[in-house]
Amino acid sequence: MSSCDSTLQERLIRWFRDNRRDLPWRRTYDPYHVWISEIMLQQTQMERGVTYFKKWVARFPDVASVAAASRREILKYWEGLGYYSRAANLHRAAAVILEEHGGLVPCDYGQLLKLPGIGPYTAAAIASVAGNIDVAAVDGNVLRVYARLFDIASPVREKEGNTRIRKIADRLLPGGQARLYNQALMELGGLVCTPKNPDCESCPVSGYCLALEEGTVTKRPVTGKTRKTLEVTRVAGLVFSGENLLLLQRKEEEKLWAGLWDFPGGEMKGSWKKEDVAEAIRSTCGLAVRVKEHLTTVVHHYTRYKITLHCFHCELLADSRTPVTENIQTFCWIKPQELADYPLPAGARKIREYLLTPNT
DNA sequence: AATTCGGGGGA
DNA sequence: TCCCCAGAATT
Repeated sequence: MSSCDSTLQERLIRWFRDNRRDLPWRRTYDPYHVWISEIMLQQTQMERGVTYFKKWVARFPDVASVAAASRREILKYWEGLGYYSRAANLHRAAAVILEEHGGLVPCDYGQLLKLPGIGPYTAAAIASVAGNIDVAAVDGNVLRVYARLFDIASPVREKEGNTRIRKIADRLLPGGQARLYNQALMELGGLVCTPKNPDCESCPVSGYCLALEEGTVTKRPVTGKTRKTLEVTRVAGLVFSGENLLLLQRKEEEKLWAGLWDFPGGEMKGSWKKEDVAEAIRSTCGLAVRVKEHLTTVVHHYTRYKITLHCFHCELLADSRTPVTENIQTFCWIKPQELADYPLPAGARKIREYLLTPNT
Protein backbone atom coordinates (compact mmCIF):
# COMPACT_ATOMS: atom_id res chain seq x y z
CA MET A 1 0.00 0.00 0.00
CA SER A 2 1.07 3.57 -0.46
CA SER A 3 0.77 4.71 3.14
CA CYS A 4 3.97 2.98 4.23
CA ASP A 5 6.14 5.79 5.50
CA SER A 6 8.53 3.49 7.33
CA THR A 7 9.90 0.03 6.77
CA LEU A 8 8.29 -3.20 7.89
CA GLN A 9 11.16 -3.76 10.29
CA GLU A 10 10.94 -0.27 11.78
CA ARG A 11 7.22 -0.60 12.33
CA LEU A 12 7.51 -4.02 13.95
CA ILE A 13 10.29 -2.96 16.28
CA ARG A 14 8.51 0.24 17.28
CA TRP A 15 5.33 -1.71 17.91
CA PHE A 16 7.26 -4.19 20.04
CA ARG A 17 8.83 -1.46 22.15
CA ASP A 18 5.38 -0.06 22.88
CA ASN A 19 3.40 -3.27 23.31
CA ARG A 20 5.67 -6.01 24.61
CA ARG A 21 4.60 -8.06 27.56
CA ASP A 22 6.64 -7.71 30.73
CA LEU A 23 8.09 -11.23 30.78
CA PRO A 24 10.56 -12.29 33.48
CA TRP A 25 13.44 -13.09 31.12
CA ARG A 26 13.08 -9.77 29.33
CA ARG A 27 14.38 -7.83 32.32
CA THR A 28 18.07 -8.69 31.84
CA TYR A 29 18.10 -11.17 28.93
CA ASP A 30 20.34 -13.41 31.01
CA PRO A 31 21.25 -16.28 28.64
CA TYR A 32 20.38 -18.84 31.32
CA HIS A 33 16.93 -17.31 31.71
CA VAL A 34 16.41 -17.15 27.96
CA TRP A 35 17.45 -20.78 27.60
CA ILE A 36 15.04 -21.99 30.28
CA SER A 37 12.20 -19.93 28.86
CA GLU A 38 12.75 -21.18 25.32
CA ILE A 39 12.76 -24.82 26.35
CA MET A 40 9.66 -24.36 28.50
CA LEU A 41 7.81 -22.53 25.75
CA GLN A 42 8.31 -25.25 23.15
CA GLN A 43 4.77 -26.27 22.19
CA THR A 44 3.55 -24.52 25.32
CA GLN A 45 1.41 -21.44 25.74
CA MET A 46 2.95 -18.31 27.21
CA GLU A 47 0.92 -18.07 30.39
CA ARG A 48 1.71 -21.60 31.49
CA GLY A 49 5.36 -21.16 30.57
CA VAL A 50 5.69 -18.05 32.73
CA THR A 51 4.20 -19.80 35.74
CA TYR A 52 6.64 -22.69 35.50
CA PHE A 53 9.54 -20.36 34.72
CA LYS A 54 9.10 -18.36 37.91
CA LYS A 55 9.02 -21.46 40.08
CA TRP A 56 12.01 -22.88 38.24
CA VAL A 57 14.37 -19.93 38.58
CA ALA A 58 13.44 -19.49 42.23
CA ARG A 59 14.73 -23.00 42.87
CA PHE A 60 17.42 -23.18 40.15
CA PRO A 61 19.03 -19.74 39.84
CA ASP A 62 21.82 -20.85 37.50
CA VAL A 63 23.21 -23.65 35.37
CA ALA A 64 25.22 -25.14 38.23
CA SER A 65 22.13 -25.57 40.39
CA VAL A 66 20.40 -27.45 37.58
CA ALA A 67 23.37 -29.72 37.04
CA ALA A 68 23.60 -30.44 40.75
CA ALA A 69 19.93 -31.36 41.16
CA SER A 70 18.53 -34.88 41.00
CA ARG A 71 16.57 -35.99 37.95
CA ARG A 72 13.60 -36.55 40.21
CA GLU A 73 13.60 -32.96 41.43
CA ILE A 74 14.07 -31.66 37.88
CA LEU A 75 11.04 -33.66 36.80
CA LYS A 76 9.07 -32.50 39.84
CA TYR A 77 9.51 -28.90 38.72
CA TRP A 78 8.45 -29.96 35.21
CA GLU A 79 5.44 -31.95 36.41
CA GLY A 80 2.34 -31.10 34.40
CA LEU A 81 4.21 -29.27 31.64
CA GLY A 82 4.46 -32.34 29.42
CA TYR A 83 7.08 -33.40 26.88
CA TYR A 84 9.25 -34.64 29.72
CA SER A 85 12.21 -35.34 27.45
CA ARG A 86 12.64 -31.56 27.48
CA ALA A 87 13.43 -31.73 31.19
CA ALA A 88 15.79 -34.66 30.76
CA ASN A 89 17.61 -32.91 27.92
CA LEU A 90 17.77 -29.70 29.94
CA HIS A 91 19.38 -31.63 32.77
CA ARG A 92 21.94 -33.22 30.41
CA ALA A 93 22.67 -29.91 28.72
CA ALA A 94 23.33 -28.27 32.09
CA ALA A 95 26.11 -30.78 32.73
CA VAL A 96 27.64 -30.04 29.32
CA ILE A 97 27.43 -26.28 29.85
CA LEU A 98 29.06 -26.61 33.26
CA GLU A 99 31.83 -28.79 31.85
CA GLU A 100 32.52 -27.15 28.50
CA HIS A 101 31.31 -23.56 28.88
CA GLY A 102 32.21 -22.77 32.48
CA GLY A 103 28.57 -22.80 33.52
CA LEU A 104 27.61 -19.97 31.17
CA VAL A 105 25.01 -20.59 28.47
CA PRO A 106 26.71 -19.80 25.13
CA CYS A 107 25.17 -17.38 22.64
CA ASP A 108 26.82 -18.95 19.59
CA TYR A 109 24.34 -20.62 17.25
CA GLY A 110 26.59 -23.57 16.40
CA GLN A 111 27.52 -24.27 20.01
CA LEU A 112 23.90 -24.03 21.10
CA LEU A 113 22.78 -26.43 18.39
CA LYS A 114 25.03 -29.14 19.80
CA LEU A 115 23.30 -29.12 23.17
CA PRO A 116 20.62 -31.73 23.95
CA GLY A 117 17.09 -30.43 23.40
CA ILE A 118 18.20 -27.45 21.34
CA GLY A 119 17.23 -27.53 17.66
CA PRO A 120 17.35 -24.91 14.90
CA TYR A 121 14.62 -22.69 16.32
CA THR A 122 15.80 -22.70 19.93
CA ALA A 123 19.46 -22.15 19.01
CA ALA A 124 18.46 -19.15 16.89
CA ALA A 125 16.15 -17.82 19.59
CA ILE A 126 18.77 -17.96 22.34
CA ALA A 127 21.54 -16.53 20.12
CA SER A 128 19.37 -13.62 18.98
CA VAL A 129 17.39 -12.85 22.14
CA ALA A 130 20.19 -13.36 24.66
CA GLY A 131 23.15 -12.38 22.46
CA ASN A 132 21.53 -10.16 19.83
CA ILE A 133 23.28 -12.28 17.21
CA ASP A 134 22.10 -11.82 13.62
CA VAL A 135 20.15 -15.02 13.03
CA ALA A 136 16.48 -15.48 12.15
CA ALA A 137 14.37 -17.53 14.57
CA VAL A 138 11.41 -19.17 12.87
CA ASP A 139 8.77 -20.67 15.13
CA GLY A 140 5.06 -21.29 14.63
CA ASN A 141 4.26 -17.63 15.18
CA VAL A 142 6.75 -16.47 12.58
CA LEU A 143 5.52 -19.02 10.05
CA ARG A 144 2.01 -17.69 10.49
CA VAL A 145 2.95 -14.00 10.35
CA TYR A 146 5.05 -14.36 7.21
CA ALA A 147 2.54 -16.72 5.58
CA ARG A 148 0.02 -13.89 5.89
CA LEU A 149 2.32 -10.99 5.07
CA PHE A 150 3.41 -12.73 1.86
CA ASP A 151 0.20 -14.70 1.27
CA ILE A 152 2.03 -18.03 1.11
CA ALA A 153 -0.32 -20.64 -0.39
CA SER A 154 1.83 -23.72 0.17
CA PRO A 155 1.73 -25.58 3.52
CA VAL A 156 4.13 -23.87 5.92
CA ARG A 157 5.13 -27.10 7.67
CA GLU A 158 6.19 -28.80 4.45
CA LYS A 159 9.46 -28.31 2.63
CA GLU A 160 8.57 -25.85 -0.09
CA GLY A 161 6.56 -23.41 2.01
CA ASN A 162 8.91 -23.75 4.94
CA THR A 163 11.95 -23.04 2.78
CA ARG A 164 10.30 -20.01 1.23
CA ILE A 165 9.54 -18.52 4.60
CA ARG A 166 13.02 -19.18 5.96
CA LYS A 167 14.52 -17.36 3.00
CA ILE A 168 12.18 -14.45 3.63
CA ALA A 169 13.13 -14.48 7.31
CA ASP A 170 16.84 -14.39 6.52
CA ARG A 171 16.41 -11.65 3.97
CA LEU A 172 14.29 -9.38 6.17
CA LEU A 173 16.29 -9.70 9.38
CA PRO A 174 17.63 -6.21 10.18
CA GLY A 175 21.30 -6.42 11.10
CA GLY A 176 22.13 -5.57 14.69
CA GLN A 177 18.51 -5.73 15.80
CA ALA A 178 17.78 -9.44 15.87
CA ARG A 179 16.88 -9.36 19.57
CA LEU A 180 14.08 -6.88 19.06
CA TYR A 181 13.00 -7.94 15.59
CA ASN A 182 12.70 -11.67 16.27
CA GLN A 183 10.76 -11.05 19.44
CA ALA A 184 8.58 -8.51 17.65
CA LEU A 185 7.54 -11.09 15.06
CA MET A 186 6.73 -13.67 17.70
CA GLU A 187 4.98 -11.18 19.93
CA LEU A 188 2.87 -10.01 17.00
CA GLY A 189 1.94 -13.64 16.29
CA GLY A 190 1.00 -14.16 19.92
CA LEU A 191 -0.98 -10.96 20.48
CA VAL A 192 -2.30 -9.68 17.13
CA CYS A 193 -1.70 -12.03 14.22
CA THR A 194 -3.27 -14.94 16.10
CA PRO A 195 -4.38 -18.26 14.57
CA LYS A 196 -8.06 -17.41 15.03
CA ASN A 197 -9.64 -13.96 14.91
CA PRO A 198 -6.51 -11.97 14.09
CA ASP A 199 -6.82 -8.31 15.05
CA CYS A 200 -5.80 -6.77 11.73
CA GLU A 201 -7.26 -3.42 12.80
CA SER A 202 -4.48 -2.94 15.32
CA CYS A 203 -1.70 -4.55 13.34
CA PRO A 204 1.28 -2.22 12.82
CA VAL A 205 2.15 -3.83 9.48
CA SER A 206 -1.29 -4.39 7.97
CA GLY A 207 -0.24 -2.03 5.18
CA TYR A 208 2.30 -4.64 4.11
CA CYS A 209 0.00 -7.67 4.39
CA LEU A 210 -0.73 -9.38 1.07
CA ALA A 211 -3.20 -11.81 2.65
CA LEU A 212 -5.22 -8.90 4.02
CA GLU A 213 -5.17 -7.31 0.60
CA GLU A 214 -6.27 -10.56 -1.06
CA GLY A 215 -8.84 -11.42 1.61
CA THR A 216 -7.07 -14.68 2.47
CA VAL A 217 -6.06 -13.94 6.05
CA THR A 218 -8.23 -16.70 7.49
CA LYS A 219 -6.84 -19.17 4.93
CA ARG A 220 -3.24 -18.51 6.00
CA PRO A 221 -1.19 -20.28 7.00
CA VAL A 222 -2.11 -23.40 5.05
CA THR A 223 -1.79 -26.34 7.42
CA GLY A 224 -1.33 -30.02 6.70
CA LYS A 225 -3.85 -32.79 7.09
CA THR A 226 -5.15 -33.70 10.52
CA ARG A 227 -5.49 -37.10 12.13
CA LYS A 228 -8.45 -38.28 14.10
CA THR A 229 -8.60 -38.78 17.84
CA LEU A 230 -7.68 -42.18 19.26
CA GLU A 231 -9.39 -43.49 22.35
CA VAL A 232 -7.27 -45.41 24.83
CA THR A 233 -8.41 -47.28 27.91
CA ARG A 234 -5.98 -47.69 30.78
CA VAL A 235 -6.24 -49.11 34.28
CA ALA A 236 -4.33 -48.23 37.44
CA GLY A 237 -4.13 -50.12 40.73
CA LEU A 238 -3.77 -48.47 44.10
CA VAL A 239 -2.00 -51.39 45.73
CA PHE A 240 -2.02 -51.16 49.50
CA SER A 241 0.04 -53.16 51.93
CA GLY A 242 -1.38 -52.04 55.23
CA GLU A 243 -1.10 -48.23 55.23
CA ASN A 244 1.49 -48.18 52.48
CA LEU A 245 0.80 -47.50 48.82
CA LEU A 246 2.85 -48.85 45.92
CA LEU A 247 4.38 -46.35 43.52
CA LEU A 248 6.56 -47.30 40.53
CA GLN A 249 9.09 -45.30 38.59
CA ARG A 250 8.91 -45.65 34.82
CA LYS A 251 12.15 -46.52 33.04
CA GLU A 252 14.38 -43.77 31.69
CA GLU A 253 14.26 -45.58 28.35
CA GLU A 254 10.50 -45.28 28.08
CA LYS A 255 9.34 -42.99 25.35
CA LEU A 256 6.24 -41.95 27.24
CA TRP A 257 6.56 -40.33 30.67
CA ALA A 258 10.18 -41.48 30.99
CA GLY A 259 11.44 -41.37 34.58
CA LEU A 260 8.12 -40.27 35.99
CA TRP A 261 6.41 -42.14 38.80
CA ASP A 262 3.10 -43.92 38.29
CA PHE A 263 0.72 -46.53 39.59
CA PRO A 264 0.93 -50.11 38.30
CA GLY A 265 -1.37 -51.00 35.43
CA GLY A 266 -1.42 -50.04 31.80
CA GLU A 267 -3.31 -49.98 28.56
CA MET A 268 -6.23 -52.37 28.03
CA LYS A 269 -7.23 -53.63 24.61
CA GLY A 270 -10.91 -54.33 24.07
CA SER A 271 -13.06 -55.45 26.98
CA TRP A 272 -11.59 -56.09 30.38
CA LYS A 273 -12.55 -57.32 33.86
CA LYS A 274 -11.05 -57.25 37.32
CA GLU A 275 -8.93 -60.27 36.43
CA ASP A 276 -7.44 -58.24 33.61
CA VAL A 277 -6.60 -55.47 36.03
CA ALA A 278 -4.83 -57.95 38.29
CA GLU A 279 -2.96 -59.33 35.29
CA ALA A 280 -1.92 -55.83 34.18
CA ILE A 281 -0.49 -55.16 37.63
CA ARG A 282 1.27 -58.51 37.69
CA SER A 283 2.85 -57.93 34.30
CA THR A 284 3.97 -54.44 35.34
CA CYS A 285 5.69 -55.31 38.60
CA GLY A 286 5.20 -59.03 39.30
CA LEU A 287 2.88 -58.60 42.25
CA ALA A 288 -0.19 -60.71 42.99
CA VAL A 289 -3.10 -58.58 44.17
CA ARG A 290 -6.80 -58.83 44.88
CA VAL A 291 -8.69 -56.19 42.92
CA LYS A 292 -11.33 -54.69 45.17
CA GLU A 293 -13.67 -51.81 44.42
CA HIS A 294 -13.53 -49.36 41.55
CA LEU A 295 -12.52 -46.00 43.03
CA THR A 296 -12.71 -43.45 40.25
CA THR A 297 -12.35 -42.94 36.52
CA VAL A 298 -10.49 -39.96 35.13
CA VAL A 299 -10.36 -38.74 31.54
CA HIS A 300 -7.66 -36.61 30.03
CA HIS A 301 -6.64 -35.62 26.54
CA TYR A 302 -3.26 -35.10 25.00
CA THR A 303 -2.26 -34.56 21.41
CA ARG A 304 -4.80 -36.69 19.57
CA TYR A 305 -5.40 -39.20 22.35
CA LYS A 306 -8.30 -39.45 24.73
CA ILE A 307 -7.29 -41.49 27.75
CA THR A 308 -9.89 -43.06 30.01
CA LEU A 309 -8.18 -44.25 33.18
CA HIS A 310 -10.03 -46.57 35.55
CA CYS A 311 -8.64 -46.73 39.06
CA PHE A 312 -9.09 -49.64 41.48
CA HIS A 313 -8.41 -50.28 45.12
CA CYS A 314 -6.15 -53.32 45.35
CA GLU A 315 -4.83 -55.39 48.20
CA LEU A 316 -1.49 -57.14 48.17
CA LEU A 317 -2.00 -60.88 48.56
CA ALA A 318 -0.27 -62.36 51.56
CA ASP A 319 1.84 -64.76 49.52
CA SER A 320 3.11 -62.06 47.15
CA ARG A 321 6.70 -60.93 47.45
CA THR A 322 8.64 -57.82 46.52
CA PRO A 323 8.03 -56.11 43.16
CA VAL A 324 10.02 -57.20 40.12
CA THR A 325 11.94 -54.38 38.45
CA GLU A 326 12.33 -55.93 35.02
CA ASN A 327 9.84 -53.55 33.42
CA ILE A 328 10.29 -50.57 35.71
CA GLN A 329 13.12 -48.39 36.99
CA THR A 330 12.34 -48.87 40.66
CA PHE A 331 9.49 -48.76 43.18
CA CYS A 332 8.63 -47.54 46.65
CA TRP A 333 5.99 -47.96 49.31
CA ILE A 334 4.75 -44.63 50.61
CA LYS A 335 2.03 -42.97 52.61
CA PRO A 336 -0.57 -41.42 50.29
CA GLN A 337 0.38 -37.92 51.49
CA GLU A 338 3.89 -38.47 50.16
CA LEU A 339 2.54 -38.66 46.60
CA ALA A 340 3.00 -34.89 46.50
CA ASP A 341 6.77 -35.38 46.47
CA TYR A 342 6.83 -37.42 43.25
CA PRO A 343 6.48 -36.25 39.62
CA LEU A 344 3.44 -38.00 38.13
CA PRO A 345 1.81 -38.02 34.67
CA ALA A 346 -1.48 -36.17 34.32
CA GLY A 347 -3.69 -39.22 34.81
CA ALA A 348 -1.92 -40.23 38.01
CA ARG A 349 -2.02 -36.61 39.20
CA LYS A 350 -5.79 -36.68 38.91
CA ILE A 351 -5.88 -39.89 40.91
CA ARG A 352 -3.62 -38.25 43.49
CA GLU A 353 -6.05 -35.35 43.78
CA TYR A 354 -8.88 -37.81 44.22
CA LEU A 355 -6.99 -39.62 46.97
CA LEU A 356 -5.84 -36.54 48.85
CA THR A 357 -9.10 -34.61 48.61
CA PRO A 358 -11.39 -35.27 51.59
CA ASN A 359 -15.00 -36.38 51.11
CA THR A 360 -14.72 -38.03 47.74
C1' DA B 1 8.70 -37.10 5.20
C1' DA B 2 6.25 -39.00 8.84
C1' DT B 3 5.75 -40.03 13.86
C1' DT B 4 5.99 -39.39 18.48
C1' DC B 5 6.21 -36.92 22.61
C1' DG B 6 1.87 -34.05 27.17
C1' DG B 7 -1.00 -31.15 28.40
C1' DG B 8 -3.95 -27.33 28.49
C1' DG B 9 -6.57 -23.49 26.32
C1' DG B 10 -9.80 -21.41 23.18
C1' DA B 11 -13.47 -21.24 19.87
C1' DT C 1 -14.76 -31.39 18.84
C1' DC C 2 -10.71 -29.74 16.58
C1' DC C 3 -6.73 -26.93 16.30
C1' DC C 4 -2.88 -24.65 18.25
C1' DC C 5 0.96 -23.64 21.17
C1' DA C 6 8.42 -19.39 21.13
C1' DG C 7 9.87 -27.79 18.48
C1' DA C 8 13.15 -31.68 18.94
C1' DA C 9 14.43 -36.31 18.24
C1' DT C 10 13.64 -40.52 16.10
C1' DT C 11 12.22 -43.60 12.42
